[in-house]
Amino acid sequence: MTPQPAERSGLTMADVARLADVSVMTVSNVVNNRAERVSAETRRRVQAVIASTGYRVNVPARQLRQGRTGSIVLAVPDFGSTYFGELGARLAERLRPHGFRLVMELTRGTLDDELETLTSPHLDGHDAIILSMTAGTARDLVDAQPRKPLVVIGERSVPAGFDHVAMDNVGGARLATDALLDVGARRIAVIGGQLDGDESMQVLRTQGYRDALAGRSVPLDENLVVEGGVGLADGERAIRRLLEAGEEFDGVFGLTDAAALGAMSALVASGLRIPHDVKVVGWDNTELATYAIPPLTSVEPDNAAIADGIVRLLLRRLDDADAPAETATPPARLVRRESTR
Amino acid sequence: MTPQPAERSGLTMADVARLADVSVMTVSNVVNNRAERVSAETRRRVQAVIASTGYRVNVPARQLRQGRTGSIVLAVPDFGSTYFGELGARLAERLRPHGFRLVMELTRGTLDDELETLTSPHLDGHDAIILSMTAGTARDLVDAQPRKPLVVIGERSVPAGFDHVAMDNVGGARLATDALLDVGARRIAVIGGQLDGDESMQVLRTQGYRDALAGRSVPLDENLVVEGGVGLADGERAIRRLLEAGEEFDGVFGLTDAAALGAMSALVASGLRIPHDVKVVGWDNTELATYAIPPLTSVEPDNAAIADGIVRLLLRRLDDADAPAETATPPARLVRRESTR
DNA sequence: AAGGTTTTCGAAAACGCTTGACACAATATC
DNA sequence: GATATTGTGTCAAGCGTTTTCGAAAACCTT
Repeated sequence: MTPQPAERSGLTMADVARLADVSVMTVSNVVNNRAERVSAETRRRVQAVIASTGYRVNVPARQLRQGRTGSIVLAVPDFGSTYFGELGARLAERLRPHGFRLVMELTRGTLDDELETLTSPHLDGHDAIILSMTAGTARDLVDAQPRKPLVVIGERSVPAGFDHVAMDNVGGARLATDALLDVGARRIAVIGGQLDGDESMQVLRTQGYRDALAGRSVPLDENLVVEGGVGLADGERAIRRLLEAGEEFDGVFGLTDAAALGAMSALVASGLRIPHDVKVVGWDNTELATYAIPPLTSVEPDNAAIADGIVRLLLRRLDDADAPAETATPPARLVRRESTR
Repeated sequence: MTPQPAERSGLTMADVARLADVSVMTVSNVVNNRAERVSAETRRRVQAVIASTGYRVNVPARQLRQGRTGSIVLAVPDFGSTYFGELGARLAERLRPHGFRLVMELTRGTLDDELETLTSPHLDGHDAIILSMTAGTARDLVDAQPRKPLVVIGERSVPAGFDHVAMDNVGGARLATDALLDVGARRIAVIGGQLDGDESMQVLRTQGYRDALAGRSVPLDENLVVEGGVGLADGERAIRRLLEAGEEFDGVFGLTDAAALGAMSALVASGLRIPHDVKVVGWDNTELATYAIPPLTSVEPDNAAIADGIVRLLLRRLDDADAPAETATPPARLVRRESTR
């Protein structure tokens, strides 16, 4: 059974119009549900032709004419991490009722790629951009002259004039560190930490960590701040290095859940018990934290509120391109689990 | 400091042409690097105008004219899972050298959404589609009359005439089950299993499980086949239910790593030791399996080969729309780790 | 039955770009 | 010195929609 004739594309509104014996405009009106512009009877006829031919409107043509697509792009540095995946799912769900589709695009986390993403003509194919900025700086953003509504997410400081949803990096890190201090940890390793540099996620969270230590007059040991990535492998490697170097520690603050889980893996492999010998805290409160062994205490950046904030700023900006820029920073919470008992 | 005048879009090739005192065509030729059509001197002048005005070509217009976009869409049922994220990253990396961008779109795993994705006019905005089919059936695919090159990935059987990259579901499940049998397990629970129904991932992997049992003359206990989802929460719930029901088992085969990790979480919470009391195997060999506690033995579906296969079929189809359809099924391997020691 | 209103439909002009064919120099060929 | 060959550049047409503006037909009013 051969399917349908399956005209390899090439079917245009004019074709449908001819077959239904109406004008092109009427087809357009049917396709776009302009109920008041076409009688029920005519609509039925046109729809029958559409169904039987399998006609589909040519999006680029429509877009060229009306300048909108109904799609919003989320540009992230990394597809593999659950964090962005979960964020994408949340955003898709929230944007759908407003008639927008969410698509994800990869920037690969390098400065060049992030900027290229931003200046890429390709983005004009979407109605708005949500950019997770991890490598770029404020200047880059200004230089890129975004053409479309843009909401920046992430940790870095963002120039005035751009909508921005930020995490409560300093506050969350203070919560995380305090949780470790509360259960008696005094020598706390930070996986992915960074003591100075510009306002990156790493620097800000490390700042919160220092604030918390200072609040209890616990001295800072820079050897416990392990610079580097914040993935699973990075967490595992960081702990191995610390142990090999003979560093003593009784707490671990992973700058992400992934880093914390990697750290836990290395700790257990070395015969250390969690939380008995070492307490651990992560960040992101991904689903994995709940089911880790033992369950991982984690900073909940309030991802739901972040998604809400992004959508709110986006819709506002789409509605009014000249609205004053706004920054939202939902406060972080801490979810305590076994790893800090 | 006000950034740039930041002409909110609205800048066209004609504007650039006027400013550079050349024709629109010359601007087009410069933008598209048609070196032989424009002298170095003229190109410089045009480029200067482009740089100073921040002109960017209008993608929809270009697309309308030439019918291509340079982007390929990966439609998946779920953004949150690491599996698709990792796949997306792999594909993006492989497609880039060929001049294609990869974007991910969400189908939400329901039949309607998958079909809607497939029939959505929106997809005509891409040069090709990679569809992960989890809910749809062969018929649906035929009915959808895809307009663009399409490669289907996933487990279900796919009608002849469609390019398809499948996982070695039966073979991999046999490997997984054999690994458990090898280390002495005899009563093996299957998380997410399904004894009958159409050729879904669940049914196929369960089939491999049965084959392996039969190969060693181990009787099948249907109570150990826990139907349901294959996420973290599902794995945890499945084990809790089995324990509450008083079922005895000494092995667990999670149909995904997530299910296996969730199962491990519940096992440990109930005081059972892995692998001492219960051995566990997962599927996907995600990075998480490596860093699980204990490290999780997992079926490696050869994700690299799968990504290679997808790209190969895609490029072939783009090159020749009439090439005969092909199915690729890279053989699965097993990666043994602590959870089955 | 004349005027007014609503309903239903269509013609023409964009939207911004690229394909193809074609001008016009300047150089090369015989 | 006439013809062919480049190298540069431009013109005109059209990709498939939708916007704008009107026209025709049908339905009311009084």
